[in-house]
Amino acid sequence: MAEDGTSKTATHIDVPDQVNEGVTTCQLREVLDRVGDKWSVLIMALLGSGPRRYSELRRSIDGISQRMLTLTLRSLERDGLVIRTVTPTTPPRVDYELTPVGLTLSREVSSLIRWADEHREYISVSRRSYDAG
Amino acid sequence: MAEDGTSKTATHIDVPDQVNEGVTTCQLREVLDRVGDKWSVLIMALLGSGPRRYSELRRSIDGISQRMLTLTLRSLERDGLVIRTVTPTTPPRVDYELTPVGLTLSREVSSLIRWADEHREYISVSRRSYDAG
DNA sequence: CGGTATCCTCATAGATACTG
DNA sequence: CAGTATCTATGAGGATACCG
Repeated sequence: MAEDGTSKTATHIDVPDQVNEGVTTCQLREVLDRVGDKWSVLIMALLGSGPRRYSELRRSIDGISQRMLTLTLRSLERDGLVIRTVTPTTPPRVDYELTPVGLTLSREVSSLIRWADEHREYISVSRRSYDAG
Repeated sequence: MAEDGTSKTATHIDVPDQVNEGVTTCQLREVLDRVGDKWSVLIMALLGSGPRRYSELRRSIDGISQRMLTLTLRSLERDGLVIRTVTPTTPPRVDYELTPVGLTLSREVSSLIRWADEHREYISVSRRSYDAG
């Protein structure tokens, strides 16, 4: 992949080795910023287990403001990861669901959340230890 | 896991379903913020393929400032994800390597980077399409 | 119900200069 | 080489109010 000769001591992953290749880093940033914001991961994980109404998402995600929920959903929609469906009843109803590609990202972030869940105690202990010594 | 009865239409993932359970969300935030910052993912991915010197990381990660590199590395060290080894020669030499737990996170973020790499074109097209229509 | 529109704040991170 | 110390600003995100 990396046509660069400096292949260091690559042990186990096939990530682009030179993250500074210009194209790679910049394009990567665009996408990592998508998943790096405060709410996308949680929203994607929730939608991973089925479509949700706007109000359901709002209630499910503790601490999110209406503004950020809308902004994040719009951004995910723009990236082709979720589909927004408006049912023009009164009062209106809006459902959000993952696209096929969105589903694959959802699986990734769910895996990450699982990791976080499994290691939060370890991290917590590490922090206390570090802050002490 | 979630002892709550409202198990909605869970289809395929085993993520904590109620992300607003207080404990879950807060603890999750702590850890997600770790991986959600601008540079951690890239650093973890790089260290995933072996130890690196400070200067190597600096050169490998395009656009990172000395300040942010140090801050991020310290934070990762504090969380028990990387180990910092100082060799007090002149000039000094400092190596960073993953802990066993760090390695597992590295695998997660590498997977995420792979996803980003595979779907950046799709996302790019989606954005243009959204911005047009 | 499902949003916009504003305003405002505070943390993240860049630039620059200095040091053991 | 591998940092630390400031100083600054930019923008992500919260609070609040209003709208179709």
